[in-house]
Amino acid sequence: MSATPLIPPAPRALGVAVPTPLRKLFDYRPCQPAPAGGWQPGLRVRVPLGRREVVGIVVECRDTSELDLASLKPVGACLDSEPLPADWLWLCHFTARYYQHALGDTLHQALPVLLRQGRPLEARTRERWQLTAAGRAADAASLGRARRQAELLELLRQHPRGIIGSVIGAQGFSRAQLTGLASKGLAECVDELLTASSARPGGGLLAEPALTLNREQATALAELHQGLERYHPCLLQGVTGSGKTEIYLQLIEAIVAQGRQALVLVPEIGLTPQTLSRFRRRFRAPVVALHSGLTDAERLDAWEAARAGRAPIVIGTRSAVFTPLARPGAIIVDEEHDGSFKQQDGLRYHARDLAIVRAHREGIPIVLGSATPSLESLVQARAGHYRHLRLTQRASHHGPARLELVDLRGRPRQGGLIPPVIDAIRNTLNDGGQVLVFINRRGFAPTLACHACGWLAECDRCDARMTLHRQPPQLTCHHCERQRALPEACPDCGSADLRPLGTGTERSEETLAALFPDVPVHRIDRDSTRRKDAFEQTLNEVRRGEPCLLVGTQMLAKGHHLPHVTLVVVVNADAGLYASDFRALEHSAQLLIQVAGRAGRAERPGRVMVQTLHPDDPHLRLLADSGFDALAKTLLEERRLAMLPPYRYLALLRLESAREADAIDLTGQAATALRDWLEERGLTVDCLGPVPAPMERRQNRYHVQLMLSAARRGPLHEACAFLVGWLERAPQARRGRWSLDIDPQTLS
DNA sequence: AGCACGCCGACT
DNA sequence: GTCGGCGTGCTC
Repeated sequence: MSATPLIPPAPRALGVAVPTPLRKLFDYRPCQPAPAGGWQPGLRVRVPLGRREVVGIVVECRDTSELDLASLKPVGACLDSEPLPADWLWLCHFTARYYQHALGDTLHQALPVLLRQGRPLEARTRERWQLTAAGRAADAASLGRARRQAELLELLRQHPRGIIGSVIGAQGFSRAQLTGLASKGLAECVDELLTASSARPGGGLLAEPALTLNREQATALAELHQGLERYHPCLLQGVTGSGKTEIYLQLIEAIVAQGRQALVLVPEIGLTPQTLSRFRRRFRAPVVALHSGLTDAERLDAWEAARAGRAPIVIGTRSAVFTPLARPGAIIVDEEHDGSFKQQDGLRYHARDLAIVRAHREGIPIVLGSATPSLESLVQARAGHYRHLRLTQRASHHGPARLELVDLRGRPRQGGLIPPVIDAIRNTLNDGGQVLVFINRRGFAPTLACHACGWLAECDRCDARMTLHRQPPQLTCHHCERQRALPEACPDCGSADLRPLGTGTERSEETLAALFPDVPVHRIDRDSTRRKDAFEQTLNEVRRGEPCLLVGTQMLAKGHHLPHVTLVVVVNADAGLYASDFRALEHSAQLLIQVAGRAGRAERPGRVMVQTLHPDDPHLRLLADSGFDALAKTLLEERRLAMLPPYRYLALLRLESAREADAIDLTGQAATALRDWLEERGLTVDCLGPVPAPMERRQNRYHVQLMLSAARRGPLHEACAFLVGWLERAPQARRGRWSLDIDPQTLS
């Protein structure tokens, strides 16, 4: 037996990443026989762990171990004939290191469920039976007494492209009859790939012609074409309706024409049937979508097709950033500012940031698209690290609708709306237009109040008010989902004078239905769209164009094309103005612009009325008068002065415990240990805390945090590594739950 | 995270 | 007398 030089010599120990939160590898003894290509990082193995058996991934092949080699447990079995892709492994390693997360858990999460469970990685196929040349020439009579075989021959003759095995069975034919024909050389079986197997019939790549680009679009696309073969990060900033998607489509066309693959990341709410159908209409090549509705098997198929290079176009939400590509060609992140790209629990990664890292590693272009880019991306563009491409013209003739600030002070309100706004709604409906009323609070009213004593309905498990709902009538805490019956009288003073306080979507819907009884009112929020397809049905009705009113939360603001809406009303713009979170202004400006973008996309110009108690607020004025870019410039300056991102880097340690004192004590001890260590090492990292989290009590658990900030990533990273090590070793830390959030999106 | 072991309360 | 509560400890 001679070893070929390509196969590495058998290692004596394998460092395996196992699915636990422990930040270390577990060593195992390689099993016999070794996999065909030898032991390599990236092979999945089944290994014993404690009393159970888990699927781990080989990370290191070594001849030594810190443990006694003889005492190592042996690998149960190797599950792969070839290792998982090297680029994928690299991205997972990077993610685990950057976000200070256990490698085993990171690898586990980046893998489709069935691969985690040990399912083999191979394309699923099904049998398709067809006639051979001899079969096509054969005469049924030649089969003599085999009457069923003769009938089967005729059936197959009617289907020149073959029939799926299971369909043949359903027609009442047996396996023996099929193999009978096969053994006579008349029929044959071909294995057909189940997913992303073939392009739609017809010549060429495109199923429908590309749109003509305007000058700006053509310039932007030409810029993109400059860097198809290398890392080439671009921020594509285009107002709503300026045709960003068309640029994506034509970039993808160029990539796919080269035989490479494109990965498109979209926000959670952005992967709608329309988005998908637009991509699918354009290309003959398969478009593989990774959405929440897929079964585990479908998800595995999509992953495999992408890895094998059979899926030229892959489109998905946050987690799709981990989809391996055999021939990566480009990454597109649509609505790059959207908060849903950041995972908010467990492994708290940011898909947009990982996409950048990945594009850099794989040497491919990446496009970050948005009408309202994140300040992070704007700063990168300003610094020249990203190419800044702009689209300022809309396809329709009129420019984007301006925001009209409407003073709420001292005016009577009906369902949250003041008379001039109600008049504008009436006029719009009379003109045959549709009206969108945007309220960022679902339910009937934000809370219930006693007019006699001032009592407010509060959740007994959270530091929060309970929201009043009418359908069904009850109080609900939106933070812990606790529900309570409506009280008959005030629990404090016994008064029966309980009234809803404020306005939510249900209340607005009710008021508008009463004000405009002849016009349909559609409410769109998480409660009204819980039923499957209800959302799409409503939207389809709205797209028919009859005058109607739409009342909804931000579900309405994102991604949906509503061409007949000519008036947008924002019931209250103030939530973001004075919030404690330093990103609140940025986010509410992005949301306002996005909502405004729903107005007047078709032939008619749009109008956007923004109700506010602070019509003179300088930020709001700036946004209304000069637009998002001007506000972003101001916000950036403020962030620089306040030493906040994107000019500083943050990490947030969150701790929670059933007792407030435990949480504060533990955080205090961690902070002290960290400060001592920082001083010893001479590192400049600011450490703020322990501080109670905004809304300290949630589900009867107390949340306390420690905020780290630094001018450079390196020291911050080191400080985080120290904290994690300290917490893992500290016996006190075991009673509270803790998590570390690198580049936190919100401080709550 | 799982999954054991281990030592104290209300039930057939 | 047991079933079961979750504190503590370990997983190559």
